[in-house]
Amino acid sequence: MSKQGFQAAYLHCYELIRDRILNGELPGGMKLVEERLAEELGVSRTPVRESIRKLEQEGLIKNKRVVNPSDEDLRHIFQVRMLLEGFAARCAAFYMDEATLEQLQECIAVARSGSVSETMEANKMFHDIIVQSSRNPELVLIIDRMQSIIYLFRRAVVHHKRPFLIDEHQQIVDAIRAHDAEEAERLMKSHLQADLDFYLHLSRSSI
Amino acid sequence: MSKQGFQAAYLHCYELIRDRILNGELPGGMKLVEERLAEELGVSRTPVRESIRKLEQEGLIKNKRVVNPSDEDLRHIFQVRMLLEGFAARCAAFYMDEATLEQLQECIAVARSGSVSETMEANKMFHDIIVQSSRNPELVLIIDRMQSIIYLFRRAVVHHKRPFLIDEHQQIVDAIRAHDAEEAERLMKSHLQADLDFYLHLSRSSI
DNA sequence: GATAATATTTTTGTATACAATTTTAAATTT
DNA sequence: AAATTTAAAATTGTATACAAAAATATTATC
Repeated sequence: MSKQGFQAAYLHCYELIRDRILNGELPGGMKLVEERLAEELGVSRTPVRESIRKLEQEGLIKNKRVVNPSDEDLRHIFQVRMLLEGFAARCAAFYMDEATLEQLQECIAVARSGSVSETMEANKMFHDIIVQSSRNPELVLIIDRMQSIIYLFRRAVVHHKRPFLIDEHQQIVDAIRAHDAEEAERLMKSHLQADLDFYLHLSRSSI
Repeated sequence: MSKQGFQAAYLHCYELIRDRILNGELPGGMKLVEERLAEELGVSRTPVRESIRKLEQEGLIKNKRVVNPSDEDLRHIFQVRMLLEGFAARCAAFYMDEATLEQLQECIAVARSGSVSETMEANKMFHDIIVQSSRNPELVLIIDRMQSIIYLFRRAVVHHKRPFLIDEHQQIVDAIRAHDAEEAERLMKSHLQADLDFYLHLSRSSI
């Protein structure tokens, strides 16, 4: 995980700019000027430019401005996410081995007892493990690409602990353990739907 | 000097390189050297470089080489495609108006009577229309990104004139017209599965 | 003759300069 | 004052130069 020595500037810039967008330093709607960013990061325009193009492909930047996703955008993303993660949960019910099931159970345990950031990390890992168990790299990649926008939205909304979230995770694990593919998919979809509804409710009431 | 008027060079290059990959001029596995391409296209490395990055994001190039997707890759892409286009077909059964239905019917008519390239175009449009009718731009975008690799594949299939392909399109239209969402989704999935199987069969027997 | 070490070439990554374009501000007209 | 034109500035797109890395060929060693 720790990079050994050299990293290409354009990769480094990409990460830095992405992080600044995700943590709100570069807020939604802000115009990104190549030269200004280059100066701030201490490099020339060239690597900055490549980073911006990459972030554009990822959907975090749209014609040189930081996106701020609308409720509608989020609904669309979640519709896709429900399809894909639902399918992943179904696969998990077929394929998953005991060791991985234990990992899921551990995520739940950490999420129940940990700090806010530990809980967030554990919940993210819960979903990652299930997505991975689709054993479909294409599907993993697509969900990965949607993650940053979802994260962006989460941050925009004030972070509250949604009730029942972890209980729903437990139900999903139970269905997977029982090899009930149909139920695992159903539970995953309604879990994500509940997540979406919660965010949308928050974002509406906080305006 | 090289001012082509209306279109930016990097977009033009992107299209040219993409086309050369799709029509086999740049075959799978070939190393793409920025300078050589630049000279061939009569521009500097800069726009070529950006094009290559974009094509890398799209999955047509992987570390400077033209991909040739393995059977496994195609299976994964089609698994996602079946999920998303299946869902789109389901939506179509709910939303689609008479005029759009006629467009689908027209695609089938053209595909039945047209030349090879007309048939290809018509079949692509058939799928595009159904994907559009999901009314989910995120879903449309994801399928669009997979399109190049799918196109590469479709060319092989239609060139060999897969039997029943157009009949299956007709069945899908019928289900949509009857507002039978369940059936439309099922038919779309099995249509895509048949496409995949046909191609995999071809690729195996031609080795 | 095979292998390791070293030089050479090729190719990529980055900086910089300049041209083309877009955006913004100013001036002019109504 | 509002709208339209024109000038200025800012920003992006492209070409080019050069440095870093990777790939290839060459020499030396066993």
